[in-house]
Amino acid sequence: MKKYIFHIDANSAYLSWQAVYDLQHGSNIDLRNIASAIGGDKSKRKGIILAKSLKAKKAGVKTGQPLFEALRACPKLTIVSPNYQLYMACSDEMMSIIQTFSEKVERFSVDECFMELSCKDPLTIAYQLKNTIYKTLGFTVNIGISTNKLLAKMGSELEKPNKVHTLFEDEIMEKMWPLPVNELFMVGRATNKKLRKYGINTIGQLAKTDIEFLSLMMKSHGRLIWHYANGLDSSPVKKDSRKIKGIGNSTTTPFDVDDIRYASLFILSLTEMVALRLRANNMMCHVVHVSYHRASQGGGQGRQRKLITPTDNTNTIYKIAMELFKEIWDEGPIRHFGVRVTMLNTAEIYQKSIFDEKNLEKKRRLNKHIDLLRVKYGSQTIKRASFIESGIKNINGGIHEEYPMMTSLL
DNA sequence: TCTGGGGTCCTAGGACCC
DNA sequence: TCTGGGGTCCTAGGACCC
Repeated sequence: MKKYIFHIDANSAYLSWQAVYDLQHGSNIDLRNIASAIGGDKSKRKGIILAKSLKAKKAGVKTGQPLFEALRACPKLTIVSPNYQLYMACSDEMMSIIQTFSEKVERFSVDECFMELSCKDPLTIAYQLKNTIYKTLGFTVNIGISTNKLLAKMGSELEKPNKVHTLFEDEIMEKMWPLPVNELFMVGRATNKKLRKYGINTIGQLAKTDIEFLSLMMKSHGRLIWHYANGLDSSPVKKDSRKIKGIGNSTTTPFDVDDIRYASLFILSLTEMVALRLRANNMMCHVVHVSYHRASQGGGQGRQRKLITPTDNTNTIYKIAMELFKEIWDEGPIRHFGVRVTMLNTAEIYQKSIFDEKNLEKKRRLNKHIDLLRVKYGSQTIKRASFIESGIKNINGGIHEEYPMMTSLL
């Protein structure tokens, strides 16, 4: 029996999952059969498209597009706000089905995973898996089959939806090389631009380019994409999902911020979320980062600081974040804030500060209690006085306010 | 082009140590 | 004192992914 790698990818994941959920809860409209999209927030005019139906795609709706632009392209577009809790649950269900086929499964993102399996007939297995997911959960997937992760992933993206593709070494020339170079994994906007400048327009042309030339142009990244273009990849399917390296939240502000009081409130609200997630993961951080972006014309700065003693305390992180922010802010108008912590360790083995030990433990317990109340009764339960009547959410970042804060999501 | 937000990895340069 | 060189740590910023 030979060893094969499968890449499984849910088709328009958010939209399919929402459609299935709606049907199961009495809706007589299948979002997949109309011009529809997932994205934006409650007000419907803000935010971007996260997923779209085929009909919406045909009308010119694109992923990543601002909502107003999508509505201009397709005025009849039905827009549904994202429900991340639901998507997490669907992702878990999909994973558990895949795990009945093989023990070696690596979750790559919310809607994608790799599976390693030794078998005689990988195509039959793939169809079985695809059908089982459809019968059990009601949505379709694409599956790519090959001998390494890169080819499996490229394979699953060949033709959508609801398809199984093989992409073995002897099929690379025919199936992968004619594709535009930007469709290669790890060739994004910047790399695409560079390659096109040198007349490298297809994956095949990239594969035939001298690796030393690419290396000169893009260092290790050049070597990487040359290997990928030639179908070469030896990274293993990692059963245990990788450890979290950092936790961050950021937000675009609804108005230009040029007042330190507002800036500090945004930074505090982001810190609340970051610190909450940090504690929910039972971790401590060694580094705090802060960043901001300009209102227009890009521009922006960041600064980080390494701590002598790790922390999971909201106030400590906030204090450092503010120090850093004051160091880099030139008092110009800001439209985007970010707070991030990295160099994480588990909280159990953190090195206790020599000083102030009792106080630290007391603060940690207080933080934990506040977390519990907020998870149980909602983020509004406990609010710092400074937020009252400020018009700024007391906790800010990614996860929607109207959904309970679930540790599984964090 | 940026629209949004949450991530990871890489590189270059400076500080510091031996 | 800046002559030599190697190594590590830290920070800022860019590029990529979903």
